[in-house]
Amino acid sequence: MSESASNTPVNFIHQIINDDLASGKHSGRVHTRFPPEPNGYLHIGHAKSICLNFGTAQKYGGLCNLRFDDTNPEKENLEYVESIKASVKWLGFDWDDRLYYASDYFDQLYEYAIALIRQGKAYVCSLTPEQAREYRGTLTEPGRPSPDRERSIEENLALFSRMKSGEFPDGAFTLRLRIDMASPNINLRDPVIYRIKHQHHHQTGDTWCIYPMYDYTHCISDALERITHSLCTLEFEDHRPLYDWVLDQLDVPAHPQQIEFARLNIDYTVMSKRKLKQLVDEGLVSGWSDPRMPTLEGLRRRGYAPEAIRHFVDMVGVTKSNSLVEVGQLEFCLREFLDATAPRAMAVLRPLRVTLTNVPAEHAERLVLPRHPKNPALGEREIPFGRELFIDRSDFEEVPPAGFKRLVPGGEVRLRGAYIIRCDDVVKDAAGRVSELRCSCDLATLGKNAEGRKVKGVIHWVPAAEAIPVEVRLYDRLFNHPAPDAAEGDYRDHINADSLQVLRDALVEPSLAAAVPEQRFQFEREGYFVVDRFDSRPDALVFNLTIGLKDSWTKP
RNA sequence: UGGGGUGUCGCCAAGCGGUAAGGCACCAGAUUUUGAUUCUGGCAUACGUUGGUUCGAAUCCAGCCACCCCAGCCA
Repeated sequence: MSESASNTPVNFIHQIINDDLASGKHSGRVHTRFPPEPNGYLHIGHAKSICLNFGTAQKYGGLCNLRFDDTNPEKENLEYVESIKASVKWLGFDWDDRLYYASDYFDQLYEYAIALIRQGKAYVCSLTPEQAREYRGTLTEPGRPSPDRERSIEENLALFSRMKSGEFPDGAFTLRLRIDMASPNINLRDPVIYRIKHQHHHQTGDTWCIYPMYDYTHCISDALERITHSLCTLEFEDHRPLYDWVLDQLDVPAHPQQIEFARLNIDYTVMSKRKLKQLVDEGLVSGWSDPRMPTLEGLRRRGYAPEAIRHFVDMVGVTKSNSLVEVGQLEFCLREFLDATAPRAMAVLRPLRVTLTNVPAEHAERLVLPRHPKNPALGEREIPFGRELFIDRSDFEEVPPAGFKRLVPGGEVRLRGAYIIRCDDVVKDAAGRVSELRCSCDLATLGKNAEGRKVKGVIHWVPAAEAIPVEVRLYDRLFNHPAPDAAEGDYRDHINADSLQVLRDALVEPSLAAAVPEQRFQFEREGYFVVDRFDSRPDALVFNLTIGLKDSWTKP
């Protein structure tokens, strides 16, 4: 694990844990949990929670559970369960044998509910959702007691039992906590803890037709697992009094401390599951794992490295202030990791034929280049060099803009890892489009400078005969507004229409013939690319652009 | 206008009464057979605001302002 020996100061949660450890609060234990609801795919925002929870456990030599918060079967399914497990593992974390489901506790939760009824702290309510809303009051006015609030314990017990046995239709009754209808905290105004839902559950099948609510389930699940620190996002701050209230009424094995932190937001994307699901359902992207999606599956397919994501999360820190982090920061971490680890290769995205007129057709030289400029351990690769080759169309201009360092008519340029060439002739097709460059090669410039002149430009190339045709998918950000959510109009109005460009005529150097899915490379002077994990085949490679190289050349 | 939170450089973020860390971005140079990488230097008399306490305040107190969250039988 990347035990980032970073000098990042301890965040406020770790300060709390340090204090707890010092005071012996949880008898020296640190036990956290990552509790996703299986109602969608995990995204980069969840990465923060995963790294925080699993990372905290690691840091303190404690444990972290993976627990599915599966109390609403309506929105959940097994596909989501599986993808969540895969994403957590991909990110580099392991829950060992501690995989739990809130639904594992349905029996115990039911018994605890009966205990609450017996204490007169819960009652069966017949108010409809509309009525309940009315009775709840508003932000500034207190609520009123439900007509059922004083129902007898015996009656509540009987009714709750009948709810469970399926005697009533959905919505007929709810079980509510009896707390305080006048509380300034609306969460304490007799919250519903059980509702009737005749709904098949992905874990418990048709065993249940009543399902517990989050507020009631989460604290008890934490307690049963003897979690010490229950980390969640800011919007649950108001729920903490309820979390504590429930545990205070019950005889549970522990009373975990809920601590809230700010969720991660990144610009130029959306992070809500509802919107991500909408993008998928409306076909605006190819699926949850579309390389443009901020989902962990999407980032994975795009070529993001777990190491980079972990470093990023570490870098932005954990606080209670809402923030919008620039994607640039994520991209920095990505490039940093990829630059250090990705083998280099040459790929020509938009080929332009070059014939070296002074090199005989039978010239068959094999150049040997390092796979990495700074890490010799990555080895070397061989590239055939001969009379015919391809360069990228963007590396030649008939009428170059000021500052253009590449090939121009009559000009010279270095072929990366090879020789210096001069463009003697520009051949055009019937339509007037440049179709070929006829150049001469200075055979005295391999590994050394040209004599008597300075050649600044270096361009990449591939040998014509042995280059491998591949498909390249160029990705750009999905939205062209830094805050699609906050922008005027619908967030979909800000989708970047050019976020995907497919190039079918690209060519890569022959050393890439054996590239396998998910293998990452730097295509020199272009960017980092990854072999697509789903669509690439050995005889038809597909590369996804992960992220371009930084480009400081500002064209005039 | 009830309750709960947050406000330190363009973006993150340290700081916990002793006189503004760091990263990203940006700018300027150097090296470079990737206009990449690397390297060097620059980048908040200022901490939402107004008062107060103090020898001394981003840090303590009070008022004000801005922004976020809460009225699901969602999580």
